[in-house]
Amino acid sequence: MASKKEGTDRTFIEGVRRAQIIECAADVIAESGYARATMAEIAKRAGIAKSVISYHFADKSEVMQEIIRTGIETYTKLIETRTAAESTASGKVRGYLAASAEFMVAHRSLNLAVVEIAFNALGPDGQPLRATMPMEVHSVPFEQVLRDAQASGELREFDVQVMAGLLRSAVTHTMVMAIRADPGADLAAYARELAATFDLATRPQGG
Amino acid sequence: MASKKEGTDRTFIEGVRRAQIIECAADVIAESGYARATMAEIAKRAGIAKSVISYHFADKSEVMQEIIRTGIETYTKLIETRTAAESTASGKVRGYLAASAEFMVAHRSLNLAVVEIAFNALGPDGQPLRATMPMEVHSVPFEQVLRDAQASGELREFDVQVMAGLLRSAVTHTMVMAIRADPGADLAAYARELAATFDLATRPQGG
Amino acid sequence: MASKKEGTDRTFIEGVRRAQIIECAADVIAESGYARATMAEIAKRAGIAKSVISYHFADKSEVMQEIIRTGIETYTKLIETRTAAESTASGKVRGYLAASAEFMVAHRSLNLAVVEIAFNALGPDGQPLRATMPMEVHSVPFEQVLRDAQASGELREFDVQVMAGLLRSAVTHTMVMAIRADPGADLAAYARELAATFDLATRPQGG
Amino acid sequence: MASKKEGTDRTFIEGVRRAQIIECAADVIAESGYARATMAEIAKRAGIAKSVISYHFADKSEVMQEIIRTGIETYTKLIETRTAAESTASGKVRGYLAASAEFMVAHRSLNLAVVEIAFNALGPDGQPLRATMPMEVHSVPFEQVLRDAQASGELREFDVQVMAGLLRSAVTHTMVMAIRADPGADLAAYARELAATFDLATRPQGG
DNA sequence: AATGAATGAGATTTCATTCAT
DNA sequence: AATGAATGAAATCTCATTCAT
Repeated sequence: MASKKEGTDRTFIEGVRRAQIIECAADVIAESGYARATMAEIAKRAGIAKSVISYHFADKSEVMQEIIRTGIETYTKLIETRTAAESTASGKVRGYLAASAEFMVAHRSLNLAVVEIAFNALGPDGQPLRATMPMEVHSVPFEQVLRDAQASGELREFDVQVMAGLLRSAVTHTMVMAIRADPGADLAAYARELAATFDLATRPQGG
Repeated sequence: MASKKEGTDRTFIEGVRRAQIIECAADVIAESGYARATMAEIAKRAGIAKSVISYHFADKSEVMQEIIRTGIETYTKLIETRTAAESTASGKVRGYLAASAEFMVAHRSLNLAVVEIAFNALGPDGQPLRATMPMEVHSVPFEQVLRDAQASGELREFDVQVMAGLLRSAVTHTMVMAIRADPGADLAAYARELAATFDLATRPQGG
Repeated sequence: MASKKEGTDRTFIEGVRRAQIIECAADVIAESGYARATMAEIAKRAGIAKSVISYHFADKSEVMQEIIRTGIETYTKLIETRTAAESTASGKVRGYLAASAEFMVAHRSLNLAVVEIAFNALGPDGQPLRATMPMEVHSVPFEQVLRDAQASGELREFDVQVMAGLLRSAVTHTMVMAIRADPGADLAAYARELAATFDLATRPQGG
Repeated sequence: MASKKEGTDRTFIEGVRRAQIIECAADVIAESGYARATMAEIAKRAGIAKSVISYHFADKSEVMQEIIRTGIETYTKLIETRTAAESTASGKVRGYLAASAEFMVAHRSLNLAVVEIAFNALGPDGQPLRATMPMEVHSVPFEQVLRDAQASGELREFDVQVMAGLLRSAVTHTMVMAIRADPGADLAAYARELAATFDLATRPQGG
C-alpha cells in the first residue's frame, strides 16, 4: 500500500514520471469518472505501458493517495496564504471563498479527481474513504476562527458547526457542481456572492 | 436496460422481492460504498442466490435505477407535502429543510445509496450519471419561489441561482456528511439553524 | 434423456401440447437459429411458461430429438410414397427430388430446424450429432436403386456412393440454401432441372 | 468487435500467439463442435490461461472471425491458383474440385471449423451468420465461367445457377460429410468422379 | 395440468498485478 | 528505466432445470 521506496530519495526522472502519471490519472478521472480510470486508460493517456505505473507506484491505491495528497497540499497552501493576510473573520471567510474559487479554476481536474476518488475509492481496510476530501481538512481551524469572532463581537451568536459546515458545503458542493457543468463558470463572482450572504447572516443583530 | 416485464403487472410476491432486493442493495451501498456493492454481496445480504436478482431485474443497472427512482419519489412526495402547506418563501424554505432532514433520518441508507450511485455508476452511454441526484430535481421550482418572493418584497435582492444552490448544497452535502459521520445526528436542529441563517441572509435590508 | 413417460400412453391434451411445443420450437429455430432457441424463447412463442415444457419433456434434448424424429418421419413417408409409384431409377430420382422440394416448401421451418439441430445440438455423449439429418437416412436404399439400374443397363457405370452423395447434397444443401435465402423460391423447377442433369450424367454412353 | 490494435503492426510473438490460438480454436471446434468451443476449452487446448486469449483478441467473436478470414483466404488462394492454370470451363471445374479436395485434406479442422462457425455463431446483430461460408464466395465468378462456356459452345444450355449451386453443394456438403465421417477418405478420387459427372451432364447434346 | 419463483453451473469479460527481458 | 506478455481473481449475465403450490 505504502510508497514503493519508503525512505529512499527518488531520482530526477522518477519524480518527473510520477508527476506525469499523477497528472494524467487526474485528467482521466475528472473527464471520465473514477470507474473508467483503469490502469490501462491512465497509461494510454500518458503514452506509456501499464507496467510503467506499477514500476513507479506500489499500487493503484498509491496513485490515488498521491492525487489526494497533491490536491490537499496545493489547496491548503493557497488557503493559508489568502487567509493569513486577513485580520477579520469576515475577511478570512472572503479569502477562503475566493481562494477556493481560484483553486478550482486553476486545478480543475486535480480538484474533480480528488472528489471522485474520495467518493469512489476504497481504502486499505476495504472501506470507502469518503471523508478524506481536502475541504474537510480546514473545518476545525475554521470553527476556531468563527468562535473567536463571536467572542470579540464581530459576529453574532450562531451554531458554529452548522455555519462552518455551510461554508464548506457551499465550496465543495456548489462550486464543484458549477465547474463540472460549466468549465468556464465565473467562480469568483460566485465566491463574492457567497461572502456577501455570509456577512448578512452573521453580522451582529439588533441595535 | 429497461424493465424486465415492460407493460406487465407484477405479482404480489414479485413486488415484495423487488422491494427487498432494493432495500438490501441500498443498505450494502450505504454501508460499504458502490464499489463493494456487487451482485454477490447484495444477494448475500438478502439471503438469496445471485440469480434471483437477475430473475427480478433485467440488469444491475435496473437495480440501481430503481433505487434512484424510489429515492426521488419518496423525497419528492415529502417535500411537496411540507412546502405546499406553507405560504411564505421563508416558510417554504423552512419546510424544505425540515423535510429533507426528516427524509435523511427516515431513509438513511436509501438516501446515501442514491448519492453513491449518482457519483459512481455509469449510464448506458458509459458516462457517469452524476447529475441525477434527487436533490437537483427541486432546484428549478425552488428558484421560482425565491424570485416570486423577491418580487413581492418578502426577500431582498440576491443572486437566485447562488442562493438556491446554497440551500441545495446545505442539504445534500452538510446533512449527508453529518448523517454519514454520525447516524444519530440531530438533523432537525440542523435544519432549524439553517432556516434561521437563511432568514437573516435574505430578509430585506435597511430600515 | 429419454422420454418422460417411457411406455405410458399419453393423454389427449398431452399430445396436443407436445405437438404445439414442437412446432413452436421448430419455428423459433428456423427463424433465429439454434443458439437463440432457448427454453424461454420457445415458451414465449408458445405463450406458456418455461416449466410447461419441462413438464411435457424430460429434457431440452428430448424436444430436439422429437423435432428430428418428426422431420424424418414426415419426410420419409413422402419419399416412399413418391418413389414407390415409379418403376425406373430415373423416375425414382425424379420422384425423390420432387418430393424433397415439396417437403421443404410444405414443412419449411421443420426442415430448417432439423438442419440447425443436427449441426448445433450436442448428443447425450456430449458430441455433436451432425449425422442424424433426415436426408442421410435415405442414402443406403438409394444406393441400391442405383446399383440395380446399372445392372439392368438403365444407367451407365459410375461410382454409386459419389452419385448418391451428390443427389443428397443437391437436396440438403442446394435446396436448403435456396429456401433459406428466399422462402418463395421455385423449388419444383429446381428439382426438375436437377433431375434433367442427373439423367444426362447417368444415361448409358456411346452408341 | 474489431481488432484489438486497429492500425498497429503486431509483434512477432503476438503473431505467433494469435496463430496458435486460432489453430487450437479451430481444432476444438472441428472436434467437439461450436457449442463446446468455450474460451476455457480453447485456452486449455493451447495450454494457456483464458485471459491470454482476451489479451490477444478483443472478443470471442474476433477469434471466430479470424478463423473464417483465414479459411477464406487460404481456400481462395488455392482455388485461384488451380483454376487460373486452366483454359476450358471443364478444366476450371476439374481444378476447382481438385483444389477443394486438397484444401479439405490439408486444412481439415480449419475447414470444418469454418462450417461450424458459419452455422452456429451469431453476428453482431444477433442473427446467425450462416452465409459467410468460404465456398459461397466463389459462386458468382463461377457462374460467369459457365455462362461464357455456354456462349462459346463448350457447354450445353442449362440453368447456370442450379449447376453452380450443385457444384458448390458437392464440395461443401458431400466432401465435408465424407471427411467428417472418415478423415482418411480419398477425396481426390471423389473430385475426379465429380468432374467426370459434370462433363457428362454439361457437354453439348446431339450431333 | 400448469406455473411463478428460485437456483447453480458455467460462460464471457475486465483488470490490477507480476515477471522476464 | 521500461515494457510486452501473461495471469488469476472476480464480476455480470444466461439458461436449463427443479420445486412448491
